[in-house]
Amino acid sequence: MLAARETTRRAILDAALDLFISHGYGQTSIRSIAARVEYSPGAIYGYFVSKDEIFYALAEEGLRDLGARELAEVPSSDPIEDVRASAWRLYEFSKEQPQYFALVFLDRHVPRVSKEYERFAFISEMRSRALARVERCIAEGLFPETTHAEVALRLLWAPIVGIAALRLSHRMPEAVDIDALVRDAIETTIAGIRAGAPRHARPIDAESAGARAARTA
Amino acid sequence: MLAARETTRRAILDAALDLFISHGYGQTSIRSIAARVEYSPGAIYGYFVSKDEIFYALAEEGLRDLGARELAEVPSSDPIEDVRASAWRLYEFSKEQPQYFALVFLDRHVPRVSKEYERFAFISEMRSRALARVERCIAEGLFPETTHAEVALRLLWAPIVGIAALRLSHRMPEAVDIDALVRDAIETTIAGIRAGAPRHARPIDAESAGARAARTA
DNA sequence: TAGAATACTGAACGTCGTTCAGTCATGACA
DNA sequence: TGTCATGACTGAACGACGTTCAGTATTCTA
Repeated sequence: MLAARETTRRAILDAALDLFISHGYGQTSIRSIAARVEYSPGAIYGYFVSKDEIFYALAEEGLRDLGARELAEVPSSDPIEDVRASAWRLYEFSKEQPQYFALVFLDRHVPRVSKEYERFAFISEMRSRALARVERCIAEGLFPETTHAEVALRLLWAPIVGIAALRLSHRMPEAVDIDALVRDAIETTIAGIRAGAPRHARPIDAESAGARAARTA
Repeated sequence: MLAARETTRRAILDAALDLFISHGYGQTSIRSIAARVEYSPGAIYGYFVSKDEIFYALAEEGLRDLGARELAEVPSSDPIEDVRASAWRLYEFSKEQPQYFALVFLDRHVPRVSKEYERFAFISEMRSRALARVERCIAEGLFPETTHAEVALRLLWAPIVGIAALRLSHRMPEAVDIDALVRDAIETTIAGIRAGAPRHARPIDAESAGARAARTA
């Protein structure tokens, strides 16, 4: 019975998510997940090839959810607000899918990233959408016309990645209101861009074809 | 013989750092450290009470270097320039000591530093030194008087940590001029602060006793 | 109703951090 | 020189981990 199999799989995922959230990924064992669904540890491996795979399955669900939200977002009359919301979604992603965020943006090891590459397709989709929002701000004169969209996007994402990194590595004191801090980071960066602060960096597109050829060679 | 003990301790730390850097904290076992210094696993516990303790000892050394630089700097006639230089030092540290930076600020599998906070008392001194530079900008009217120094400092550090994280995890395309990007990040954040953008976050000290009580309840 | 397919158990493997009884070298004191 | 305490180190063991697998139920198919 296919439906029964799906039900069991669902129960394992629900138990795992619950435990990951309450105890953290590292502190959650296959044995504890199995106990939650009243199976033996080995039974789990009939549904998922590894503990990592359980995580990936959960993260993928989260990504699909985030993707749906991104697609649901239509350009508003206020391009700045769109940029703000776009940046905030990146932060929400770091909160709701911390392990996946870390995997995508932080992990130095890159163990199985290439193996899971098709799951990252959404990220570049998200990036070009965000880039378009920044470009619209420039086109409508809300950002200085000297602004490089690529650079501005990196400047917007940098503090979010930084704050998320500190939070994920438990380097942020518990008393800090991280949501508020991220809001401030976004506002401050937008204000800085509007003030025309970025002056040094150049977008990648400006690099010569020769340099690009040399790199791929 | 005290010196011999210190030599062995040093050898353990060197081996551990080497392995932490090349394989990461989580993938480095006490057994592998012991093998590197040609001891049995148990021998390590004659020098360090736990694997965590080895990390703390290394983190302390790495941060002491950063702290020394910050403390060595004398205030100039331009408070903004001091803030800029202070932020830049954090970035330089991430470039020159990437292993420590990653180990201390980014590695998710590393034990919580905040629990051992009293050990790193000199860090808070370094931090308050950086904080003083921001406060001077406020006092001299270069930053809006509504600016929270604590928040402003976090906003300055966030993009640097973010960019460093992306660079260390090889998520930054080679064509990007990272030095220039960091300069832009610092300038943009300073400009944003001067524009009075941060409005949400509150410094930890400013939270009411009531809010604290409600949260712990 | 026989046989195949599936679902699950439970013991085991090799890893981990950590502990500890025991061995061995050293050096002080008689 | 002989005795003995001290400290360093070994190596086996403990309980946890992720994972595997032979075996046993249970369910479906013909």
